[in-house]
Amino acid sequence: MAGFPVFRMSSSTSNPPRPAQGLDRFAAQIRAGLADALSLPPEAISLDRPRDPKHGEYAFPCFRLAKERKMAPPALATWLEEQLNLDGIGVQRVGPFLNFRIEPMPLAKAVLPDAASEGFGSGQEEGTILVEYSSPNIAKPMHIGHLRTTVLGAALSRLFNHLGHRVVRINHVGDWGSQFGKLVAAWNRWGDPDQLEAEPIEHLLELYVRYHQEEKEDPSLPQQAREVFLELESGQDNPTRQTWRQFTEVSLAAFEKVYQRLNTEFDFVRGESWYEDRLDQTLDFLQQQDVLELSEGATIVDLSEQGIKTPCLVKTAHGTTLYATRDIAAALSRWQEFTFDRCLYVVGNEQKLHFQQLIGVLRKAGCDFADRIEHISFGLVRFAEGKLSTREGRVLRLSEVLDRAVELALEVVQEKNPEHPEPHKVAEQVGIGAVLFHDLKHLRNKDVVFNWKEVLSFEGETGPYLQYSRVRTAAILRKAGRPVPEVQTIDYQHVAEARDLMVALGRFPIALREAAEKREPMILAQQLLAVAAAGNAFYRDFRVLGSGQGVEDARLVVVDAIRRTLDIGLNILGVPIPETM
RNA sequence: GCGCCCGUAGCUCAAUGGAUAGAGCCCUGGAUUUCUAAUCCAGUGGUUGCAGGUUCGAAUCCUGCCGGGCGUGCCA
Repeated sequence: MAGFPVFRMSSSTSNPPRPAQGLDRFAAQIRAGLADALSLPPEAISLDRPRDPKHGEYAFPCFRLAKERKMAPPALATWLEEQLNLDGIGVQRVGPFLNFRIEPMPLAKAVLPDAASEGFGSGQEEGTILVEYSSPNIAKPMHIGHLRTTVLGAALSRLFNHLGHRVVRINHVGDWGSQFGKLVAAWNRWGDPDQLEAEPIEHLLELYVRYHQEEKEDPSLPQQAREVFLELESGQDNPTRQTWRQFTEVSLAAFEKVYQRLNTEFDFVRGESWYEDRLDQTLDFLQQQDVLELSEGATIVDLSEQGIKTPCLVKTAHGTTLYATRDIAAALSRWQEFTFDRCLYVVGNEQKLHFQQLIGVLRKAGCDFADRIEHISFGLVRFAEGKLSTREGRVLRLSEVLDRAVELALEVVQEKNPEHPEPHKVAEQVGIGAVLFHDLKHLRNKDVVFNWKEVLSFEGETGPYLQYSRVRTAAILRKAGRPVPEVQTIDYQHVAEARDLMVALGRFPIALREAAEKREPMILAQQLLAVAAAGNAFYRDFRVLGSGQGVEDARLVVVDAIRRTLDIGLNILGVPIPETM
């Protein structure tokens, strides 16, 4: 294979304007009205979302513009209130604010047809987005820390996909590096083939822990580990490599079980080793681009001119490659293969420097696509007692968390619905849903202290709450005993009262867009809670079945719209959807 | 030491520089002859870590402290 070309960026993809859906339809109208009255381009008008719903759905604070035009803000607001005449939107001035409240009928007419149709909130956006996530290390169990990257990455992937992007999902499995020198060295000393067969991950973890215990007293151990890793990197098919391959196989099989439970897939499961035969050409490329330096026996890339004080090490004094080397090789390879528009790495906060270095090295080497790389970082999961440490054997297995959630869910199902025909199936869905949603409902950047009580909670703002809300829609639609009427046939008069619900549904497409733009699935999670809450209030206020021909038709459409919206959102987040519970 | 992140109700968390800082949990009280009460309604709860500054306006931006977390060249 020829060396890497110098990577210049192709012209960037521009997305076609997104057609407004839901509540957004009114934003355009309000903006146009204001722009017209003020003789400004509509883009210059930025609308607020009022904190308090009593102020309507949109607001325009007049402070800035009043200053420019040397008017008192309330006076400008008063003047605008008189000027504006928006069809279907009530305009009310409150002090220096101009508030817009959409009238019930136009609201329902705009929102319901969108929400009751296929692919609510979907888009036709273009461009390829590569998402790297999960990326566990082989020979170790997946622990609670892997939940965040897996769940965030999977949710973001589905979100981008819903909006129309081409998404490439990569699991960058940690199957390479000096740690495997350590592990194989430990295996050579203490390994037990029978145990490996019986409980592979447990046995490998034991070996890894023991290595780190004995390394301190036995200097020959790290020496051996380095030698073994050199054997591995030599590319020859020696016993070391065979051992390593066996470890990889048993590990991937174990991971696959967790991925199935979490409803997660990948387009490519490529270990770091996949890039092994590109390491030399990567180093050659960096050499050609004249970015390499020797320092204290190691090969480095100095990044101080980019404000990064710590140089990026690409080769140790012992001649082995490093994590960064392999990530640089991977980035070059991916650009060649996919010509991505964005490349997202869903990896914890603690690796911030690593990704700054990765981007810095690529930039210094003349790869313009470095600017398309983003580190989607997230906070650490900690215990109240302290940090997790695989080396010290202090781990909380992901499978254990899922098992306990499912176990508790089973108790709850048997208590709440003893007649349920498939309690184990629902318990799996509810338990997994609770754990998954709990992880997705917070801003990703904050550290979280693991708390069993919260993770295993099924009430309030939880996954099971959304599942339950969805189950109620299904129950009504099932008991109606007839197909949901076409939305075009209903009389909106009968549903106009459900204003809060229409607003919540109408904001769903906006939430999807914001969640994607900010790479923050939490925004979608919160909007789903709002839809569910408004839906549960709707069932309280309005009887659906037997409410009279025309009324029932209209309300069935509303219930169906809630169901569809929850389905789309839950599917994106990866929360299972039980039919009954 | 230096760099990055975080600090909001008893707890867990929200709040594009805008209006009286909101939810859930907890606690208290209430709602079911009919679509799943894993629900809904109401109440209690705040000097947004501290001190300055910028601004018509600061939880949000800037500076300095305090507290916690992570990182800081031969792990990943």
